[in-house]
Amino acid sequence: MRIATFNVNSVKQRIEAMQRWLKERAPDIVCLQEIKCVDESFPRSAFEDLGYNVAVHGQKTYNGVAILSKFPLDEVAPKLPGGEADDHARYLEAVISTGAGILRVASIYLPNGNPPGGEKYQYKLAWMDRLRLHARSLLENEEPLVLAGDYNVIPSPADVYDPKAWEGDALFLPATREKFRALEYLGLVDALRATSDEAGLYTFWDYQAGAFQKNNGIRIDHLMLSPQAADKLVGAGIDKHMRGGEKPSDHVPAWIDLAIEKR
DNA sequence: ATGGCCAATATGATTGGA
Repeated sequence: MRIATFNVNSVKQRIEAMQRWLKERAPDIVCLQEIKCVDESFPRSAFEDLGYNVAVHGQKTYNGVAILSKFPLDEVAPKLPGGEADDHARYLEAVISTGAGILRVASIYLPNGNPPGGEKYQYKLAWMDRLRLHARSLLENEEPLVLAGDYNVIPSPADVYDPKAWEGDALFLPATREKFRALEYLGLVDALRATSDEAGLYTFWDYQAGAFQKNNGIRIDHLMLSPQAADKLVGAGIDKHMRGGEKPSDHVPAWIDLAIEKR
């Protein structure tokens, strides 16, 4: 069972690149972020033709998340609880029947939060608090749970090419990293770091300034696992080559393999 | 040495991203 996350930076601009990648990496479940379109204009058939079921929580111009799954999508629920005034499409959760029990998956697009010190950063921190409360509640189910997406958080100095360059940025501020650790304290496991101590594992390179050519990257896309999912973790990876391909997103896919029998 | 981009929008400039 392979589960991936990919911030596509406009799904319509990424159809060809995604189709190539889906055939090559063959994930069973994919969490997408920044689809940048409303539900009605999501290119469903491009993915249905490859055997995926599609769930979309879209928004015009900005944000927007989706889940693709080769297995049936049940109990699809948009929005993170506790944000009555929050009209951004940044969260979509689904229960997936695998044949070997259920798996709960959420596609997460955590706010960027820049510039710090203003209401955008407050929104980010509040969103992280809401995510922690919801995750705590989901963890009570004691089931395989994967919270995958663009967290807009650089967890540690090992996850950025030059920590100095990101000092003071909303993605790397101590308060941001503290709230990310609070997710880990609940029992959620950062799948990439559970399988590798390697430095230089990045999921994002800016379009500007030749960042990819210089490998000036950051690791901000994460798959966070409940203990029941982490127990089944057998592999994880980042598809860095996607950043060098035709019409790339500024993010690349990250994925995990879980030892869950497919039926 | 410095700086360099991309996507969406009734668009030819602005906003947001990270």
